[in-house]
Amino acid sequence: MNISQAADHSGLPPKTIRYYEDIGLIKPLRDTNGYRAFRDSDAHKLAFLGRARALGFTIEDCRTLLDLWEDQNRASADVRKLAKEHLAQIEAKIRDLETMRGTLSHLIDACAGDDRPHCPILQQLGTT
Amino acid sequence: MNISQAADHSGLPPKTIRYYEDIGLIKPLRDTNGYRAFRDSDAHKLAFLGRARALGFTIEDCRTLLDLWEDQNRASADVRKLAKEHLAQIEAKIRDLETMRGTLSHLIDACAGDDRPHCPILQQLGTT
DNA sequence: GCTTGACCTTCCCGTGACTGGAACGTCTAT
DNA sequence: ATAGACGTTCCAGTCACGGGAAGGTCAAGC
Repeated sequence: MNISQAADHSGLPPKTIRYYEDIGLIKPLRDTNGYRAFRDSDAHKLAFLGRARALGFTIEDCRTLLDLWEDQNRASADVRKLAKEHLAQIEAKIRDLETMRGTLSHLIDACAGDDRPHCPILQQLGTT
Repeated sequence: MNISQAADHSGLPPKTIRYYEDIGLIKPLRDTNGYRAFRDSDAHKLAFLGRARALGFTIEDCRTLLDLWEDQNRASADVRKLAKEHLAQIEAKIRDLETMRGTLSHLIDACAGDDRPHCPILQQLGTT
């Protein structure tokens, strides 16, 4: 399987796949012409990585998850712990964004948005 | 006012302040010894920038906002438009994160988290 | 056999918004 | 005089890629 087929199969761009090889997440074989030769197992790993990334796991988390995935003797507690920590970070991020949303939407509501210069948004930002 | 005083006044680290000068957001004067000399107006700008950044505006948005802040003839519509676009991005980000949170928390609930290898989280990530 | 165009390769630079650290100059108090 | 707390510049690293250049390879059609 060439890189474009691995890309189609996994949904990841070729650039990303090369990057994942660079950082050692996958180790595809090489044909005599120098082209990468992806096995089914490589393609599966790429798809796994794509889904883990879509859930917001960092690359380093993905590396750990991949190791756990391949370890038949893993404890599910290790996976769950990683996922819980990640979930906590997501929730913290959501809270941050919701705070911003609250402040911003208040300010937007208070702003006339016409051709006059008076603006509660700038006023708030400039309040010493 | 030296940089550490400007930092105390604005809540921004000295490194960040130097960076803001680098990219032309502020233009403090210089003493004969080469030290930056911050006027009150510089400190006000820094505080403005700190608050705008805390609301998640990008640096380029901040540059625009700063220009509008200083423009006595601005139209509040311009500010409001920028803020609304930013709010839309925040809301999109929140939706993304909430989707992740939903999937993740389901998987975490389904995972026993004990010393056995069976794990719905890895199962889901590996589902072809 | 030759060309065309679609692949593939490596390599380097840029992104955003800083942060860390090195190497060095300056000021203030003792 | 010296200590140490400031200040300065410059360079490199972060994170997870994406863009693009320069060049090699392959398959199809003429």
